[in-house]
Amino acid sequence: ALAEFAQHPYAVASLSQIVARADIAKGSVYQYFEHKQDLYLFILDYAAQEQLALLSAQTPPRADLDFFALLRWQMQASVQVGLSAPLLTRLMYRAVTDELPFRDEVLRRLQSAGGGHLRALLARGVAQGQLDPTVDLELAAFFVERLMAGLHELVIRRLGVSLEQAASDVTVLNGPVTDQLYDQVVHLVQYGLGARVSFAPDLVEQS
Amino acid sequence: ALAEFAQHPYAVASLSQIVARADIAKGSVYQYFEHKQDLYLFILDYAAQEQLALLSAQTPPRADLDFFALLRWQMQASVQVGLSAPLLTRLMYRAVTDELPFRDEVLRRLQSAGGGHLRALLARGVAQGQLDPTVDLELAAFFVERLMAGLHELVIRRLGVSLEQAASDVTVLNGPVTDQLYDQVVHLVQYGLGARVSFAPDLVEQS
Amino acid sequence: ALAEFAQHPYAVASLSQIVARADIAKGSVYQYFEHKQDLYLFILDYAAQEQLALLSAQTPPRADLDFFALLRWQMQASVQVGLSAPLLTRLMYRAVTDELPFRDEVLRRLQSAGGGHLRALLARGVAQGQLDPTVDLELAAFFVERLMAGLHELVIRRLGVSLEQAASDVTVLNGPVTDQLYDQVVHLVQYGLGARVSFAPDLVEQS
Amino acid sequence: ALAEFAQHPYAVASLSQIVARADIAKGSVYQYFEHKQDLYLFILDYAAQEQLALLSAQTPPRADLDFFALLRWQMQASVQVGLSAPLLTRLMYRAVTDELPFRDEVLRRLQSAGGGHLRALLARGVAQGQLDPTVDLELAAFFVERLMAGLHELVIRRLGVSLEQAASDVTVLNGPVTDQLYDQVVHLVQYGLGARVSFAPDLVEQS
DNA sequence: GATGAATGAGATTTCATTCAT
DNA sequence: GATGAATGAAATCTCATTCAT
Repeated sequence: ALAEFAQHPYAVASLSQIVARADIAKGSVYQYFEHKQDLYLFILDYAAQEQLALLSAQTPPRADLDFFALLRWQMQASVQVGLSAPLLTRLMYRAVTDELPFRDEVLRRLQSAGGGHLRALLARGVAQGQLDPTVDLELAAFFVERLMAGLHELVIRRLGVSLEQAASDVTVLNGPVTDQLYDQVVHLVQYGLGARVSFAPDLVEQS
Repeated sequence: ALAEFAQHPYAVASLSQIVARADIAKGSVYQYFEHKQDLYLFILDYAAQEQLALLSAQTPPRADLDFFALLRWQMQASVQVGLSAPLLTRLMYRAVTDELPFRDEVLRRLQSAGGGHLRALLARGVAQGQLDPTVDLELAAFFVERLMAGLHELVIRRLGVSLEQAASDVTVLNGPVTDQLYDQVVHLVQYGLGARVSFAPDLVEQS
Repeated sequence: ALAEFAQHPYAVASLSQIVARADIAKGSVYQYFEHKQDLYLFILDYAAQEQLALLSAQTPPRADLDFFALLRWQMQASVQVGLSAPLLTRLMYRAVTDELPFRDEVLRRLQSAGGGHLRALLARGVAQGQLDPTVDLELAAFFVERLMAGLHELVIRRLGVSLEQAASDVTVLNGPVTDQLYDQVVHLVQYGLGARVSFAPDLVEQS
Repeated sequence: ALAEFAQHPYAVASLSQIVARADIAKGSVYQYFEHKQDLYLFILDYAAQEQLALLSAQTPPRADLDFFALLRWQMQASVQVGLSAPLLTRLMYRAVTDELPFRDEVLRRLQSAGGGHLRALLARGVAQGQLDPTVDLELAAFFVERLMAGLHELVIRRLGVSLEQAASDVTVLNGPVTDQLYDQVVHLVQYGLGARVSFAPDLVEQS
């Protein structure tokens, strides 16, 4: 069911396919779930929980990392999780983007988890003086979240491997290529694209 | 067909719905298109072309804008187009994110358009000394593109209007709220999130 | 569809059976009807109309019959119709007795036809002095209606034929056996079961 | 099971519903009954027996009632039982009217009970000179049985109460309204609908 | 003896596609 | 060229019945 719901939009995901893959009788599903929707919500809860467990399993190397080091670590962790459990990730992604006939119920179940975490991290970064205090936190959170969501695509593109290869052998994710990528992204987030003042000091004054 | 394919994933979009809305016979569709996929690809081409036309119609105020001013203008233009032609935008978005049985064909048709434009813009920015020359261009393009892709969502959230309201009256998009938002985004892209301690240490104290 | 809906309660009647008997594709039904219910209501309308046509086709021998002669003729006609078109009759019977998920809709469609006819007949009988004026008309109508509804069962029991035999050859319905039966029923309706006063005159006074 | 089989035609009645209402395991049913039909027949026997017990429990006020007084008392008793044990009544009614895949078996079990009782009553009435001796007994039984079968419907319609109200408080069934109704029915059975011109010609003039 | 998970046939309904008119 | 009825595969869901525990 996880695979089916991860690979297809809810309306297209097929119970017939699910039972065929699982090699069980169709009726068996209805011993445990009232409808397709019921099964979907169960799988969604399971996926959310599992994803959280995977993320929790990855503990940061040290507790006293500053914001950008933590962000870098988190990027690497989320890429790792996203690629090692691609079905989970795909399902969670679908849950918030696909059009569901019971979208409200889904959002209610998901909002408890996730979301606020990133905002808190950013707030702490500001408090500790590592982040520009004039920056809009909502905007920053939106921005960083978007960035991380698409990161694994960039990773496999850079590594030149397929999504399946990465999933089957997660070790390919650790190496100089990804290290450099994470460094670059963190740098971008920290300093932006703008040329340093030493190159064109007067431009900064103008803005 | 545009509406149907924009509102639903390909597999969910219904030819029956399309002919019902268009008030034509089902058979008529098959006079011009071999199958559903054929119709979809036609609509996709049309949408891409239309979107490009809309974007091209918006000419920058002045030709000599620097990178960040141009970026800012482009943000505003793409939000405007994205919200004034939501079906086009939605369709294009689906085309790259939804899983299609003929994804390769879709990507082949889309990559010719779009994509390269942003890279060129960035390259010019580097050449003119406004961008950090050490930055990885592919990464930067990914970065900026991600940011702009979701921008219209942020805009309507900030304005507190519905997508339909924004679509029906595009003038609500121009005002101090969006101006400030665009400024903030440009600032983010230019300077990043990092505190500029070495340049303006007292800023941190003020917060 | 008529046969299926006549032979089984609505919930048991099977569209699959209907298309199998009719040797058409399942989808074809849905070109003309939205749901099973839609098809059912169509068939019901058809049956009501057809039944009315059959009854109308049978014209009373003379126009100036008195109430009981008219009743007798009507009995014979309704038995004839009931047995020559058993599917129609069975369907109409089910429509008012079976438990339907859309009973209100059914009743609304049926109440226009039938019903008041019998009451009018009785009222005229009273006016013409053939009926006991002290009798409760609602009760009498209820009574006569019930009686006639079950009459065809009595007829085939008396004739010793099966329902199918009677349906295939309606001529068996006309003969001395049925003639006598109708006479007896009319007599019963007219004079009741009570012994005539000449046999036990004081009993009548007591009542 | 009684409730389910009373409320739905055999084919619609659901074992799943029965075990759900009874809060027992589905398998348990099959420890005692071979199949659905087996359970149904058991319930039918139980209902017939129970109904008989209820009717027997109601003893006539005096032993020496004449036919019509006895009929009147029996009407009242059967309406009382029919409304106080509606499930039983409904089930018995279904058993003879619904089309069952094992109708023969059902009829065999039911004809032993009931049926003959009414015939005996009528025969005694003839012997005691209260009934017209020329009347056909089978026809008369059919006639009276038809009348009584639907009587409770007429009662609740006249009283203007719902079936549930009547079932929960049987005392509403005793009063002037029902008394009058029963009188009228007995009158109908005794004298028929015909005007008694020869016996009381002025009655007709009065109307 | 009680349980309830497993079963698969069969129910209604939707869909893209065909093709005679 | 336009039409829309016909098609049958495939969808979700219900059901009586079996049987290992």
